[in-house]
Amino acid sequence: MAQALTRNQKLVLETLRATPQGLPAQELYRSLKEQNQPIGLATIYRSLKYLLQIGKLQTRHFQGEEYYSLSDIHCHYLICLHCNEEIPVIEDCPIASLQQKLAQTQNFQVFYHTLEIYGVCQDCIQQAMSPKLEASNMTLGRP
Amino acid sequence: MAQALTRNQKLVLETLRATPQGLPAQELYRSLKEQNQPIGLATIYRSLKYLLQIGKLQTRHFQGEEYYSLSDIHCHYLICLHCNEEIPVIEDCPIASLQQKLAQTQNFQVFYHTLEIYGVCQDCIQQAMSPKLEASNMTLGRP
DNA sequence: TATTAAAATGATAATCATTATCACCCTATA
DNA sequence: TATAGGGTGATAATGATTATCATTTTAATA
Repeated sequence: MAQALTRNQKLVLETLRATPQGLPAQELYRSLKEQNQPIGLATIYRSLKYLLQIGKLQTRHFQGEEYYSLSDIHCHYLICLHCNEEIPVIEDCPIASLQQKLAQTQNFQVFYHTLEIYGVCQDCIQQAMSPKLEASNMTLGRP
Repeated sequence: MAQALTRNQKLVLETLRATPQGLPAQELYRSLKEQNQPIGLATIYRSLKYLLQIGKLQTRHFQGEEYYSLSDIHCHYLICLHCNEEIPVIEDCPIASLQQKLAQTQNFQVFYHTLEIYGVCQDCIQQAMSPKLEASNMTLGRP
């Protein structure tokens, strides 16, 4: 009984298809307005919610905003805890096999997954080593 | 030069250690008040931010709130897109090896990772099949 | 084609987690 | 004891998200 998508839902999908790294709702709103295909903000949020629920979209939370992207785009990120740089990772993801196993043992129909790897990037490691910077802000923890 | 933690930062850590599934900042605030160890909300947020930055905490975003938990607690979740149920997964995580590889090829010091698997749980699959429910709300997508 | 009920939409207000501000309190050191 | 610095908490400000509601569009039916 999969519903057909509305015009606006399709517009949202198309715009997101053009930006693989994803977009927050507010930018999606601006972007569509600039393309002369304005959609009300409320409808943007509604569409995102629905598309999320049927598994077409995924989100990642980044700096106070939710970033929406197509769930069939499979990309993970290394995220630096200090400078917040995001480094996309294209390695083969080893989750596929786990996913299958879980589907069986847990009776769960898997749509997609998100994986984010946190740590410190090369630049920040070096900066933390450098004596020029005040230590308090740049202290590196060792979990 | 790892700084010693303040009293409040330690309190936050202790409280989170007692709740492996994590807590949002606001609940942490309430919880500490109830324990007669009240900490100002601003300080809660400050402590969380710092502990996050040094890698002691991790977050997952769930229903409009950020949930904080110790990053050395290694647990992933199956999350149902329809009822939002969260099913903890304790299988061996296959990320460890990927993590090592990335550390080398990307020069990135990994602290921890988050992995969430989205789909539909058994109950929701069955409900979607049932003709009793209105279709619009329960439509299951196939990504 | 006209009728009509249901769903979709958009402007706007309301909500609420998070962040910024600022005056005060410690604590360590001279 | 004086002083400087970070740490703290009350509160205000911010801004993304959600709720509301009147209007428009859609789709089914006669």
